Amino acid sequence: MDRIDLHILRELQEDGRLSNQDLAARVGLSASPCMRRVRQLEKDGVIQGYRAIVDPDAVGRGFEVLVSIEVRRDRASVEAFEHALQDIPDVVEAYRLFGSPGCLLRIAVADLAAYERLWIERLTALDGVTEVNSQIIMKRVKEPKGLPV
Amino acid sequence: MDRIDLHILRELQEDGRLSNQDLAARVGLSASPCMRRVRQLEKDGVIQGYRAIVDPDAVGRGFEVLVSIEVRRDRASVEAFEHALQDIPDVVEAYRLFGSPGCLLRIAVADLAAYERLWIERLTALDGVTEVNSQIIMKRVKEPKGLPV
DNA sequence: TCTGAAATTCATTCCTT
DNA sequence: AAGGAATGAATTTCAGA
Repeated sequence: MDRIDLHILRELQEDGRLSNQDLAARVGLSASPCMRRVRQLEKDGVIQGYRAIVDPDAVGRGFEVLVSIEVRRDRASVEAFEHALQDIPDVVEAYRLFGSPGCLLRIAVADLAAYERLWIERLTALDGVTEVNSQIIMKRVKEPKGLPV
Repeated sequence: MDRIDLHILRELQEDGRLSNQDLAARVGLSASPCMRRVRQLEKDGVIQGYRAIVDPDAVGRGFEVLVSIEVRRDRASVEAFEHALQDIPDVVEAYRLFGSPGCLLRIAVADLAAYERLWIERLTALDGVTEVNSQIIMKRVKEPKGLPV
């Protein structure tokens, strides 16, 4: 991976629908070598995919909560818990951490009432969970815009 | 926004580079009305943009840390702090929260040594910060794949 | 709002440097 | 590895239903 590959990644992180021609012009290449590089980056898994970024408010997901969760620290509990998360669509992101809390979720729902329902019906019902701590997001201070390259 | 618009959003969140023809076929429309809807969603800000998803390991950003930060709760401190975050590229995401901690960052760096450097040189140097608590991510349990629609 | 056709632009392959 | 030309597709616009 040289400077040009990094430049390609930078451009495609900013605009994933750039045409190959525009992209080539920006990175100072002609169309065919540029396309070869993009294909290679995709094949190598450096580019994992492309996604449209959707406004959460527009689809009724404007209420976001970070949830710290403690899970019993045995393998069965952890695996069952993490598997259960996959089936809750409102959980849009989840991390297993060293130390405490053992897990952090980002949840996106319509409003407080929807979150209350999710909390009582699903979060407190998860097996092996010993503690749930919800923190409502007041503001996104820095949007995820991809990685610095 | 009707069922078809939501279907369009679902497809483009999964593959942001779908050709308009493929997209049209999937949502049961012919090419031109499909394109008009996509343009409208873009114009309305429902689709905020498109991004390539880059493998963090491939670009030396495979070491991720969640950082809880307490900031003095006066307007000047909060604004200065949040502004300062914008200039730290390793901070890839930041949320201001109700309650405690006042702020949560997600940071992506190359390795522990790089994080140590960032912590001592920049995080502890931020004005108005009264507490910094770092938690290293062991595993991404659920990848952000866009919002459920 | 959709369909279908027309004009333009783009992706993709192949061949040369 | 990169550039350039040729091709086959796709995007995009526009008229009509």
